[in-house]
Amino acid sequence: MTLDFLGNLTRTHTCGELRASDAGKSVVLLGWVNRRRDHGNLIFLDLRDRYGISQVVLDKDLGTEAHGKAEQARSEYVVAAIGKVRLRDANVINPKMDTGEIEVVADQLLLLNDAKLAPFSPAEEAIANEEVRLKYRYIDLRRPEMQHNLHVRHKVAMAVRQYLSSQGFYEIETPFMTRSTPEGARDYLVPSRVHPGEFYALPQSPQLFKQILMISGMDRYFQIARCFRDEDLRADRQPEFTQIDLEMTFPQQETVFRVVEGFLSEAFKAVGIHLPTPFPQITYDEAMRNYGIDKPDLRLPGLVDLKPAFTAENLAALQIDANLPVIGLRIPRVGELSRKDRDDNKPLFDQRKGAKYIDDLKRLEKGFPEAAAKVRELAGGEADDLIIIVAGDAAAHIRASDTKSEGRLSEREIAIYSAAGNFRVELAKKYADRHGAFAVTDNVVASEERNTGLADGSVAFRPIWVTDFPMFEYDEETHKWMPSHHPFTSPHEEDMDRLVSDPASVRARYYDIAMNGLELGSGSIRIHQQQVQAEIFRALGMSDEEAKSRFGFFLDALQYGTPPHGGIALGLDRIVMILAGASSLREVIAFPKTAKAIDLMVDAPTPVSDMQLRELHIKPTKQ
RNA sequence: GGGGACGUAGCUCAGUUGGUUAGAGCGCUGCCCUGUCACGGCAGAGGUCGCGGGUUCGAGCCCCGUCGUCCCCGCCA
Repeated sequence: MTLDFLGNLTRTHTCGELRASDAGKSVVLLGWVNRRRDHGNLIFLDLRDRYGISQVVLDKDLGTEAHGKAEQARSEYVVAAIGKVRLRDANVINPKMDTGEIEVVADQLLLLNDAKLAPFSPAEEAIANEEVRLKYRYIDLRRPEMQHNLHVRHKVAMAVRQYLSSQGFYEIETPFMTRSTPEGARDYLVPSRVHPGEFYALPQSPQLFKQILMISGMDRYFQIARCFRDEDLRADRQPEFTQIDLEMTFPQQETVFRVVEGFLSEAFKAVGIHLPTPFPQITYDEAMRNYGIDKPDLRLPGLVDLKPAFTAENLAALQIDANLPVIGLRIPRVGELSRKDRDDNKPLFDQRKGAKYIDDLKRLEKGFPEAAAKVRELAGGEADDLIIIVAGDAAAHIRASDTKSEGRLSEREIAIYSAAGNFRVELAKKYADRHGAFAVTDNVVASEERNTGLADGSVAFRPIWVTDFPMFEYDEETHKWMPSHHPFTSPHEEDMDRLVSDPASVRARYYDIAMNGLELGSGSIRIHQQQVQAEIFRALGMSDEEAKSRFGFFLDALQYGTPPHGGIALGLDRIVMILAGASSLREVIAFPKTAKAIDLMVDAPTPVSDMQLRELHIKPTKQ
């Protein structure tokens, strides 16, 4: 087959834009052959590009060579169709297509390029398995879903840039090749050729750079920044990911919140969804009590305190630890659980830390009718809602190095709350088609494509600020207090005097933003006084020398007139994932990696030549 | 590092208790077809049952190992 040259041809329209009002126009369409329907003397070609699909008709009776070219055309050939837009007869209008009222009658068809038969077709309904999709990513990305996802991503990024710029933020780039600062995640390392045995590290986040930009008087900084962490992957975790990173001088917590609410609502507006502001906020302790998790999904009812439903005798008879919370969780409209359901649900509950549950209210009613009635009353909801009671197992022997601190949740309490909170999420996922709370989100995501004004996102998208996280967590293994966030997070000023005497009670000026049960981002007001920073390091059991060797450059900078400052970073990939209705980050990243951090398309990582290794002064210990 | 699911035609999958020549749909190739739009009709090609070993008269199916993809735990300041 001889291919045609493009010559000086340019497209007059995209494959998605022609409408009935364009009838009669002479047009040039350029695109891929999505499908060919060959009726012999009449051939239909669906031409596809990023903007849509248009039907091109090739009629042998026209006596041109275009029909002959169309006979040779195959899926994914790149062609030019030159002809006239024609209104379709009423009986052949395709209401499923945006361009369904017209077709292009081609009097010339150019085969600009042929295409090997692809392992799967972008036009196919059934999508191929991910291994094939990732290897042939350029085919996969031609699918309308993927084009849509990356379009959403672009719109979100642009809306964020525009909003932050309008609020006085400068977009400033920070280095990729930087210094390894131990702790946190494992670093990706880049060997230095010039300095044998030394390495740069790829940034886990631009944290210290953005703080230094505040010290530098840049006032407001943002960056859509790539971050790298060498940890095992999940559906919502990639080894390289993108953060909307920002930092500002002289903020109150609320200042940061308003900025984030501003750009998030702009980003949602950009994809056709109204997201009401301000977002609700709760403290970490409230989040644990009400949802059993620090990233609450507000689309479902929260936990309720069921202790008042039981007498001390009840609890003893039920082998429930009276000193621990008794919690109710409710999933709407699940109905009666079968014996099999109950068995299947068992592994979804984490009983490792001495929690247990009762999922059979009927049985409770027989033994403890008054308590059961009270449970129903406290849990609320409808008769067909699933109610489950979670409590501490009185028979459990928990190695309790409990860190109870006045006014805060103890570790054992947290264990019960999180067992309930995680069970709530797992059951909600399992019975999603019964309660329907997640379908609302899917429906808004789907309707957004129709682009009919702003869709109401107030039910489908439920952001929430979680504040006042504990400053420290006790590490059972090292018997040391560890920072819950990074060690530059400021404690609450009024908690400062308890740094040593009662570290568990110290609250951090650290906040998370969650949406629909997914952590979107976290940030904090930072420490800006060197003495406070030194106290924190001491509270963490870190010597001055140790602190200096790890963060010396930063501690130096802190002493040269550091303004109060703070900021936040949000996962762009996760925001887009929610907006695309996707269940994996890989659906919203053009070239993602597999669960083993492999790029199947370029086949990375790979061994490198001995020559390269020698230059870098590196000797692998095994091949 | 640990647990689980999956791996059969290019793609999506079925494959009974271990038993003859491993099937279907889509796709592909050829021919036919002027109103299809997941076009239709006829004919055809296409298989290292992921890989290696074992049990057996006989393995897609059972056992052991291994590789890959996905999900989860650990991990992710």
